[in-house]
Amino acid sequence: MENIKDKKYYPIREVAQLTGVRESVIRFWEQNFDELKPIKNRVGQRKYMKKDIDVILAIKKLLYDDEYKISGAQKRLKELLEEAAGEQMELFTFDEKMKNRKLNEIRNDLQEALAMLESGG
Amino acid sequence: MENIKDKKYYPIREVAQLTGVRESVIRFWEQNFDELKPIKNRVGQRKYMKKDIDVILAIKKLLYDDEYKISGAQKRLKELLEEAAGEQMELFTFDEKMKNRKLNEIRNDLQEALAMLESGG
DNA sequence: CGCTAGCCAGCTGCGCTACGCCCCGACCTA
DNA sequence: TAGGTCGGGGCGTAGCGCAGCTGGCTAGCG
Repeated sequence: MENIKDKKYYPIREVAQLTGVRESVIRFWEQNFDELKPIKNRVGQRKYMKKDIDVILAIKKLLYDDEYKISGAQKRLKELLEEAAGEQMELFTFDEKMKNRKLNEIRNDLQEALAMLESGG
Repeated sequence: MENIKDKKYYPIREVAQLTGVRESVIRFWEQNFDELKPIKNRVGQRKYMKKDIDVILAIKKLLYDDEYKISGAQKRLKELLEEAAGEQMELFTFDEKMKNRKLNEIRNDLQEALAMLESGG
């Protein structure tokens, strides 16, 4: 079970440390970037997965390195994600795509349930 | 003599109309972008050439379409101009490059002198 | 008189921060 | 087991500071 790590959920404080972005900024970005939607546990606390952290790092680059405005970064991020998704999908046959989709759905459900258990109650 | 048009100098009011950018904004950008340096006539009035207008349009795109911040647009513009210059230069042999450089210097001198005459007095 | 210059105080809203409140778990007391 | 209370993490949001103009001034020139 290699990807057990992928299932770990990080609280906002850890994400802030890992990414070097303040908690308040992470919360602010969440209001502005559809792509940044961590799940929340029973009491409303944010729980981040690896993919969320990647999104934060991508936004950080666009805003602080490339120096886009928020609105510009939104557009660019969407482009980048579409490109990445396109490349991903080209690697699969149709059947594999379907299988992959199902697996992802199930995994997401499990991960959400897990997060509730781990950090919610 | 086709490129006689290239020698025409535009006053700021015309540039504002042509580009759809307010005069005050053009003057403001001039303080922030090294690449936007129109020559000035004897009494200090700005005189724009085609290349200046291209720069303004490039800045406009970066700021209003791509939605960079000023600082980001500065960096991006420099990159774009270097790329363009690089591509240009690759078309020439060494000797041609030298000749081209000389010609450019001479042309610039002539254009400046001309602008003084035409619009300065 | 119209066009433009430079200067600069003022305005708007973007991007972030600081703060007050809430929830929860740990520990005590009975 | 219930009840009290203390501290720490996290929440949302009002407010702050500055980027990016705007517009009004005075002055020079033809």
